[in-house]
Formats: sequence, structure tokens, C-alpha cells
Amino acid sequence: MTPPEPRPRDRGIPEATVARLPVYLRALQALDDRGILTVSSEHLAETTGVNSAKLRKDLSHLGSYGTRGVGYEVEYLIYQISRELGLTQDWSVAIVGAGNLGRALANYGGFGTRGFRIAALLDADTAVLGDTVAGLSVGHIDALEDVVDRENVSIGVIATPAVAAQEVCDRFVEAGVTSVLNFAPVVLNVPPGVDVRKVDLSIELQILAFHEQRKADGYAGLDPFGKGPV
Amino acid sequence: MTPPEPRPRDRGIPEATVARLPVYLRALQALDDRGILTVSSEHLAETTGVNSAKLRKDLSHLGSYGTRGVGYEVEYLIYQISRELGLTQDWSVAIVGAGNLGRALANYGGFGTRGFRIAALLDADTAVLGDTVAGLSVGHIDALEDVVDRENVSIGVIATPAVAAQEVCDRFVEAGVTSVLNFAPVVLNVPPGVDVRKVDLSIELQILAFHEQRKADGYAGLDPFGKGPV
DNA sequence: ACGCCCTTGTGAACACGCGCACAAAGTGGG
DNA sequence: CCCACTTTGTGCGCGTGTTCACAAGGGCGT
Repeated sequence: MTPPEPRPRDRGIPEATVARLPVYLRALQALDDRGILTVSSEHLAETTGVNSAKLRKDLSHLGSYGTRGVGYEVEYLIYQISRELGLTQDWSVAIVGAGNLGRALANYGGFGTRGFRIAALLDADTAVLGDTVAGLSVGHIDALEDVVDRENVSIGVIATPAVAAQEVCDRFVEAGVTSVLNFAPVVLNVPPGVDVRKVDLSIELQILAFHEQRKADGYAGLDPFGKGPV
Repeated sequence: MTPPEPRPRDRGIPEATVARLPVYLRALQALDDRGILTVSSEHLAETTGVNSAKLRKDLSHLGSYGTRGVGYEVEYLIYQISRELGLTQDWSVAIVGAGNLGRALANYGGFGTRGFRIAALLDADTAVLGDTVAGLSVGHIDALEDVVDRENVSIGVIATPAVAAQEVCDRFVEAGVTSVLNFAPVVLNVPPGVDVRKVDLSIELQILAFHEQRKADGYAGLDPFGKGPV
């Protein structure tokens, strides 16, 4: 998704590793909550569903934080991964689109607890202005530039209908936002230096459907009453 | 996400290609709506943000559906991709969790129009039972097995809190569901033969934060007033 | 103090996906 | 009928990511 220009090496941490660090982080926090002090790569790999060698190589990109014969100290590793991901500082996020999805995002608990602060929830529809969602009052889209500027927003979330997405994106970029998380089913056009990540619910379903069809084809002879398409 | 066992080649279509087919499909449908009859790989690649050679190679996995010197016939390609993805048949989907996210999903327009039918929206909380969402009445989670069986559900969507996810997943699997789309922030444990795809909003944000931090580090000297963390 | 056992960190082979660049193939004009 | 032009389909080299397998290193019991 992200790398049209592959960026000059990101201080050497591979993109694939970056994508897995949040997963490790979440598992480690669960271990920490249970009072577990150390964990081996084998165990952590199992609970996160990756190969243990891959996990060790991923972590080795951050430094040598393990102890041979013992494993990794949970709290220390949490801190190191958080620091690497930039979660030891707070990030302001603005969400545009106060429909079902925008509200779901604003209510999503994972944000506040992990270094993300929702600075504003904006919408173009005057009918929803002033609605209170997750302790936030829905603002008008016209305030976008003000909010970005005043609250130092660096990450913009687009949860609008497809037709509005590009315009919102342009306004985000123009206002100085350099990272965009896009839920609208369109490919956004952005200048170099701006990162876009896209989440598309219907694409995920279509990928599942593909594999489901394969299974149905392959097992048809063995399992004539298996769950198939309707 | 999917391949612990890399599956015996999926009839030869690479996973990376499968993940892009829905994107092409969406762009093609947009062209079709505008009455455009043929499209070149160059043009389609541009609107979907991929390399044109990659696009041609992707399409070549489905067969030789283009005409040299002309391009691809839009309608025909739509049909071929739809067929390959299994969208020419209807799939029943059950959503568990009628919170903000579950409702957003049920209301998501992209489903019905693309071969997916929402068979049920279930929740454990009796307070929301009977609520009407997207023309559907919220049912009780106890009806899960019945619904899966009666409606031939093959894809289950989990939009519950993290703690409930594994149990819901187990019940889905036990009832015969072989594909799961998981929005809860946990790694699900499933037997072989069951596909799981995970969408995690906070992970996406964390990846963006990582790159944002890199940008802030690298450009700090050049752009002391650039948007940084709060 | 020594040696056994466990786990990390990594070298090397392998697999996969990407993109260039070009030959093959079809179109349309003259 | 032929030629110039366009666009597909793909062979190939390259870079990235994954996995195996093992040497290096640290703890712990004796």
C-alpha cells in the first residue's frame, strides 16, 4: 500500500517487520497484564501466529534485547517496541465522516490507550452537527483546517462516502497532514511524502470468498454437503 | 495473515494477485458505470495505483482476456474477475457484535451489491436485541448455530470485544463456517482448513505513526515547524 | 568452578513478488 | 496488401522476506 517511493531504508527496519511490531506489542501487553515477566521467542511466536525465527529476526532489528537461555523481559520489550513505533509520544488524529464507521472509530477503545488522541470528528452533513460521540461533539467539515492547525493533527482518518474522499484527502494534505488512513473504497492521490494506508471491508470479504470457492471446488467430491455458496 | 499452510498453489493464482483483483474490479465497475467499453492496462493501472506490467501479469493469471493493440473489454473483464473471485454466486455472511462496528458493517453498502448477503446480525447483549439495523433485526447470539445452518453461512464476521472473539470463532467453526473476518484485536486460533483475515484499526494507525516519526526525525532540521507529535 | 541445557541472534539457502524491457500480435490507414 | 503503431503477454534479473539450522552466549544446578 504505502511504498511508491521505497523511502531511504527507514533506518533499516523492513516494512514487513514494522507491520508485525504492533501485533507483538499487543501480545506482550496481554502477558504484562497477566503479570508475566519474561517470554521466549517460541512462546510469543505461538501466541501471535508467526514463525519464531522470524520473530527473533524482527526483534533483532531493534537491538539485542533478549537474554540467551531466558527470553525477553516483557516490560522492557514493550517499551522498546513502543518507542520504535513512536507510541511514547502522543499523536493527534482527526476523523472525517460521522456516519456509522466514523462513530465506530471514535468509540474504538484502542486509540486513546495507545498514544492516539482523537482531536475532532467532522462531517459535512449539518443534521449530525453537535451530536456527541465518544465524548466528542461532531464538528463541521469547514473547521478541518483550523483543527489540523490548532491541534497539530498529523494523522487524518477518512470515513466518508467514496465521492468525498479525495477532496477531504486534499484538504488534509493542504493543511499539513502527512499520514492518511482511508476507509473509503477509492485510490487516493497524494503528493510524495504523504503516507496512505487503506482499509477496505469489501475487499477483505472478496478475498475470503475466493478462498471459499477454492475450498468448495476442491472438496466437492469429498464433502458434497459442505457449506457452499447459497 | 492466511498462509500457515501455503495451500497447494490455489490453482496457481498468487495471493498477492488475489488481493489486487478486487481493486481492479472496483475500478472496472466505475468505468462501466461511465459507459466506457475498453481500457488499456496502462490506464487501469494508473487509476488503481499499480504498475502496468504487474497488472497485466495479474490478469494473465486468469487467462488471455486482452486484445493487443486495443486493451481489455471492460464488461468481459468484470465478468472474468468476478467469476474468479467467486462473486458470481451469493455468499451468506453472519455478523456477530451489534456495537458501533457491527452496525457500521451491516450498513456498509458494498456488501449486498457484490454477492454478499447479510444473513444475521447477532449480539449477546439483550439490551440491543430486536433493534433494527439495515433492515435487519438484531438476534441473540444463541441463534448462531441455527442461523449458520439454516442460511448456509460460510463467512463469519466477528465485531465483538476482544474477550468474546475466540469463543464466537469457535462456535462459528463448530457450526461449519470456514472463513472468518475478524475485527477484534486478538489472534484467533482455528483448525486447518479455516481461513482467517484480520482487520485491526489500531495496528494501521501504529504503522502510520512509525512512518510519521521517521519523517519527523529526518526532516527535523529542515522543517522545524512541521507537524510533529503533540 | 564447571558443565549442561536452554534460548537468542544470524548466516545462508530458498521462495516470492516486482518491474524492466521486448517480442508477439492485433488494428487501422494508405 | 503492407506498414506503422499500439498494447498485450512474459522472460529475466533483482530485491525483499521467510525459513532452516546452528554457533554463540547466558543461567543454573551440582
